[in-house]
Formats: sequence, C-alpha cells, structure tokens
Amino acid sequence: MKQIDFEKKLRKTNLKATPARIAVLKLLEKTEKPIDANTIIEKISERGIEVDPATIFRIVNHLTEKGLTIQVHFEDKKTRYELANREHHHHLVCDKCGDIIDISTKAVENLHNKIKEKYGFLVKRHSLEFFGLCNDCQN
Amino acid sequence: MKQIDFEKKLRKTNLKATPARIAVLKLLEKTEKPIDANTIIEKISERGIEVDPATIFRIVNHLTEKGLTIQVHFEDKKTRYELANREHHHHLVCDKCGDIIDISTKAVENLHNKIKEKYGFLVKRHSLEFFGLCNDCQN
DNA sequence: TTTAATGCAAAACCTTTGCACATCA
DNA sequence: TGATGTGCAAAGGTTTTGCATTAAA
Repeated sequence: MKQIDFEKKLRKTNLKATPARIAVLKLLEKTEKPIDANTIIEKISERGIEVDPATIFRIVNHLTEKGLTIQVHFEDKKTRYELANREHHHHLVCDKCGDIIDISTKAVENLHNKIKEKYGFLVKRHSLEFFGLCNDCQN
Repeated sequence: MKQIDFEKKLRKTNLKATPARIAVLKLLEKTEKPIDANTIIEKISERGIEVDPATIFRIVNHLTEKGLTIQVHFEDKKTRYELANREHHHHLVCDKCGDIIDISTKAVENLHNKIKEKYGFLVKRHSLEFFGLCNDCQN
C-alpha cells in the first residue's frame, strides 16, 4: 500500500524523472512480480502510454545500473525485472500456469561464508529459483 | 576418467547415434562446465567436425528433452548445457574471468519439503547459482 | 526401406545502437 | 541552455523453422 515517490528516487540517482521511467517503476511496484521488457511495453501501452521498445530496454538497463531494479532469470532467455527495494527473496515458478510466488529464506545467505572458506570464492550475489507445480496446478 | 558409451546411451533413448550427437556429448563430457550452443559449435569445429548451428540447437534440445543433458542459466540470455549424469551441483561464476567452479551442497534440497508444507508448491527442480569473484580475481 | 537427422536459408525473437529530435533540470 | 532521454530505423545475437537431402537402424 505504500506509495513510493519515484520522481524523487530517480533524481536522487541522477536520472531524469521522465513519464516513461515513472510509468515503468509504477508498473513494477504494482505488479510485484518479475516481468520482462516486452510485458512492460504491453502493460504500459494498456494504460495508454506508448513507449518505444528501445526506450524500455534502455530504461530497465539504467534502472538496474542505478540499483532501482534487479534482474531475475528463469529458464528462458528473457531477462525479468523487479523493484530492488524489497527484502531479498526467491521465486516459485509454476511450470503450468507460470504463476510466480515469492518466498523468503535465509538458508542460502548462510552458505556465502562457507563458500569463501572452502573455495576462496567471494560470493557477491546468488540466484535461487524453484520450478515445479503450484497448489492449483497439481491435479 | 570414465568413458561413457554415448552410442549406447543415445540408442537407449531412441535417438540415433549420429557423429554430431556423439561429438556434442563427448565435448560436454570433456568440458565439465556448462557451455552454450555457440561454444559447442566452435569447439567441435576445432576438432575438425563441422556441424550446422541449427543442428546443434536441435541436438541440445533433443538431448535435454531426453534427459541426457540439462540446461543451466546464468545472468545472460544464453542457455548453457552440461551432461545430466552428474551429481546435483551448483556453480560459482566469476564476474571477472568467467571461470565456473562446481560446488555441491544439499542445503537447498532440504527446502523442498518445507516449501511444500508452507506454500503447497511442489518443487521439481531448482537453480542456484552464485556470482562473485574467484580466488585469483580478488586482487 | 522407413524413420529420423542434417544442411541450408529464412525468419522469429530479444535486445542494442546510431542518429536526429525532444524534453527535463 | 546544456545534458539527458526518446523515437525511429537498422542491426546484432541467439534460437527456431521449413524443406529438400542424407544417413541411421
């Protein structure tokens, strides 16, 4: 229910608060699920805002560089985006209906230190996604 | 060091044992890291075997359908492949040199049951990849 | 000999880039 | 106004598809 002031947030990161950027951020806020660039284009267009695909791709790249959004990768080649201002979480992706459920678990964070000890590898981030069947699709 | 009899394995799954398929499987066996289709084409060509790109894509798709290979997704849009006959494991991907280190951990398997209990979601598989800096690249 | 696999060419899809014009601060 | 963002058109990279030919069983 919180309404984020995206204009302020954009200016803080030296990005101009253009209608297209605000529309993307608002959409991601409302959607609450990772969505790819083409879905963003589609949804924004449904709201009567026409933005060129090239611009959308530039926007999500900028937002990600500046840390306002993060990328999410599932099992296809599309890059999905979601707002970054959220608690770290993972996704349950249903093979059948495509629904995405957020879950939060600290189980993996604990591995970072162990990996450093054992392999000398400094983990900066990880991606953990689960695939299977959601409750409704199991029948 | 074990040499897998890929001809036999292919026939068992109703796939014809063609030179191209055997070359792909042998390459994956030797590489031991997930590699994408274009790398496969390149490496196979270096060995003097020329296979059309379309054929390589068809091969990896077939092999994956039949369970001989699995797909791996990192942070780019390429799909990578590795042999499926291996212990379940995860990858440490170095941001700098791109090196990939296999690690094995059971930490995530244990979550499957918990997820079923808590969300009703039936997890069939998961992907867990770590990104950061390998030992050599931390300086 | 029958079925499946391959090569070639074309296209589909996702994403990026160059450049001129428009817009934000 | 000056820097940045956008639209348009073109192109790049990955992957798929149709169809005629070839090879495996």
